Amino acid sequence: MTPARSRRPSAPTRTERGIPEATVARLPVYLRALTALSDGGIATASSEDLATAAGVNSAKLRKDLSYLGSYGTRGVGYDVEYLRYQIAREIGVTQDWAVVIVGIGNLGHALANYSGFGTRGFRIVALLDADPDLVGEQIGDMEVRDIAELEDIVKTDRVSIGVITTPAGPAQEVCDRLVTAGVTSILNFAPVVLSVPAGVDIRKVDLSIELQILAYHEQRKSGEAALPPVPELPTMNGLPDLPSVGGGVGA
Amino acid sequence: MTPARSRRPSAPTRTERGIPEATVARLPVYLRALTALSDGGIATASSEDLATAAGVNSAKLRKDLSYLGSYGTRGVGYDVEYLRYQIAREIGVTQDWAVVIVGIGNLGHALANYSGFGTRGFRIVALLDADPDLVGEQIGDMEVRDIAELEDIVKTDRVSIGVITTPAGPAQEVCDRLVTAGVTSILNFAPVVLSVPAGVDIRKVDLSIELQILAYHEQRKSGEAALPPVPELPTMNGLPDLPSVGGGVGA
DNA sequence: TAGATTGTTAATCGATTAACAATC
DNA sequence: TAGATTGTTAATCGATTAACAATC
Repeated sequence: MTPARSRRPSAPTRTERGIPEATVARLPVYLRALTALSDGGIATASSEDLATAAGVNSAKLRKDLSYLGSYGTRGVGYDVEYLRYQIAREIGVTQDWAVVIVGIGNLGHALANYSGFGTRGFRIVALLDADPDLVGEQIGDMEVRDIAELEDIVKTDRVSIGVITTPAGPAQEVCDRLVTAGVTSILNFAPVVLSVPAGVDIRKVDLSIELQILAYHEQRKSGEAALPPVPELPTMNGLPDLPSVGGGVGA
Repeated sequence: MTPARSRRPSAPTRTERGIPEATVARLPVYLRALTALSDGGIATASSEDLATAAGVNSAKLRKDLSYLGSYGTRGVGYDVEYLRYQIAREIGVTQDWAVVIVGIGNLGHALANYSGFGTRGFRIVALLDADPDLVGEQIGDMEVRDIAELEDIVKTDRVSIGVITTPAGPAQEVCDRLVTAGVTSILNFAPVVLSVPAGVDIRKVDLSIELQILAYHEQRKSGEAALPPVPELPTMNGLPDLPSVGGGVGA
């Protein structure tokens, strides 16, 4: 143990004026909770009230809000409207982001119809598909357009967010085209790992992965006693050249 | 600093034979990558190969797999089929889980049609809706049934997973009914925080939250220079009794 | 003033990562 | 054997939480 061990004291974790990722992911939840309180006619709320509405504990909520500034009043709480605006501004939904949806199958259809598209803050500027039978179809007040128009639309409408609801196959190509055209954020519903250059953000929504995570825990509830601890060898069709197995399942 | 400070040495983090949550969330990704490799006729893969296919780094992948046991061969790699089976078994998708979908709007429709429902491992046993106009409608090989049948179906078919695709309003009530009937895992697409008793797992998929997280980062890319650092007072309609403001946005 | 509640500190916990000994 | 690659250790990093001084 060296005497003056320079253990950098609680590094800032986030870049200047940046906010920890875990906090960023919760800000939209707080925003929604505040909107609900506001709609309910509530003008002031304590961190405890807000935390309950958002489904987190109050210590976490106060810590999260502290990254934005000091928007509360000791002994009183937070002004709902004021805090709501501050969070909306911090997230960036006081402006409107142009969005395209690529792949108008069942899911693309559903998203296109999604009224309000979350809250405000986003504007769907085009629905694109490669299928000529779909092109021209009317969905709400929009018409499905040919994917050939992708580049034009992204450039003309300054689209920054692309939503991919194609099958797995074409997803990477669609992604590449979006990025090349200038899109810098992607929300991917296709069941594939997409690669994007640095500077492009990507988030993934995956039904089957969510279900599998639930299944894991489910198995550990009901199953516990019913399941065999571990089969030495799986009984699957054809398991060519097992790597000398060894059976045991670790400690 | 007390001399013999008992700093519990690297606590096991997980309950006996449990696996860290972050790892559990990645197992389905590995499973999909292995399936893709397998379909591509690849029999053996190194942690590096697998990590690339799954979009993580190889150290993390090896650490994750080490929680399951020792299924690789030093100097060689992993047998794709063997590892795939072991992960599938660990997750619990070698058996079939009965699922109900409640709320057959656009999104419920899309999920009902979702071919294969992920991979295998899940079986949709019913589509439920409260709207009499929807009840009886045929979707694929299933018919929409009345939500009044919820309790019967959950009990009869031993449903353990419920998918909620209703609007926000009825979501908590639907959730309560599912849980009371015996469902112990919920996948929630409704934009509300649901409360469930201990022992019930809940996961949430939320389009508008995902978009807002992207917007936050988007704002920090293009915006940096264009956006004012911070307005002292927001210009929103009616900001009743601001809590003595103070303006400053923290350090 | 007394009571309430924020904003912050510090301890702890959990996740990631690099490095390398073990071993095929 | 020499080369390759796993499984594991230990360091670091990031997130959570409880507690409480500051202060309205």
